[in-house]
Amino acid sequence: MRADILESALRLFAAHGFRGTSLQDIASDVGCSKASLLYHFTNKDTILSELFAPIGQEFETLLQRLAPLQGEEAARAAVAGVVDMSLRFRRQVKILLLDVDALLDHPELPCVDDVTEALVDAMVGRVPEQEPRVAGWMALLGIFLTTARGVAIPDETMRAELTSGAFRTLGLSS
Amino acid sequence: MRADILESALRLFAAHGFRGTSLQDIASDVGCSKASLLYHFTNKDTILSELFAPIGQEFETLLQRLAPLQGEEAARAAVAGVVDMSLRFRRQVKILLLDVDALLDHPELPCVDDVTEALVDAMVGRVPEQEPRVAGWMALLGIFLTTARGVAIPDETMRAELTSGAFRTLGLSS
DNA sequence: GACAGAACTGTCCGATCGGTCAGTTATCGT
DNA sequence: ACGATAACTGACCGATCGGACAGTTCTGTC
Repeated sequence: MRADILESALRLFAAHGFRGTSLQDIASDVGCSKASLLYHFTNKDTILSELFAPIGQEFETLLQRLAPLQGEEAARAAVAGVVDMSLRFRRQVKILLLDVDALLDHPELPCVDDVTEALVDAMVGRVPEQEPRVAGWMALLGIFLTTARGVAIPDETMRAELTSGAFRTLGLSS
Repeated sequence: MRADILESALRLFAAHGFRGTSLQDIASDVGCSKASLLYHFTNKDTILSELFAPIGQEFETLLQRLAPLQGEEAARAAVAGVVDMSLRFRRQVKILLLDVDALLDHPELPCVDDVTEALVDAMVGRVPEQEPRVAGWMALLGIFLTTARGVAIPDETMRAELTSGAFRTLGLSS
């Protein structure tokens, strides 16, 4: 039942945003009462946090895997890892874009300001060289956009194309 | 008074999103009653529309100026024009990112789907060649990100850097 | 069958939302 | 000074929100 609630919440949040989805909307979609939601989850924010928790965990492990790497190798691994992550967490990403400010205070989400600065760097052409975290976030936010409007990227070909595109944006040869 | 309301609404919408800003918030910021807002504007949506109307108008004139151009010249002019526009309409852009879905139905906003498709093309490395409108939108949405979190781009140097960065993203020599 | 505890629900609550409206105040041409 | 009109407001409305809570149903154990 918890899983059903999370699934419905994920789909509805991705479709209409966090603020655009009420507890009653989720309850109707699940097929239970609103009170039942609040039995399994302490409040609406908790549902959202639980949806984003895996992202934070996976990103931390990704960073650990990137830590020993350096230079171009680190940037390549960061981009590849983030492309994979953002495609798998496509709906969470869409929620993020639909209702950014509602999520900024959630501790599960790593700092968004860093992402923005990194993206500005990337747009200006200054590619961060020694910090894979920044490169990863930049690519992550870039992919965010492609997934935000529900653009379908189902197959491996498209995934590879996206990766090489991100490489090119980073100034790396693909 | 209308101008005061629009100014407050623009600042608050950009800070907390459209849904995150109530009429009472705007009224308190302006220093008048909520009812006064609805005397000058028929409803909340109208305030938003009025904030975005200039963007649509300016973009149309930009497109007309780009119409006779072709090839690289068209792409260059499109990027330069859009960079300029998006910097001047920075706060509207931030509203767009903070509450995308609330704005999709507003006729004043040109089609967002086209923007997304163009951005996907750009990320994958397929730069549109013959349609300056698409290239322009892609660059516009790219700049959107830099302005979304209130990153300060005050001086001409930074503006030129952004333009050349967009050129590079488009695969053009700067 | 008796019981315990988990699962679930109907109902109510205070707060807040966008919006309406009758009535008041300020402004201005005459 | 006065009437007309624009500008503005306080009070109120229905709807909806997230959440609280007492009470009911389901499920498994002995």
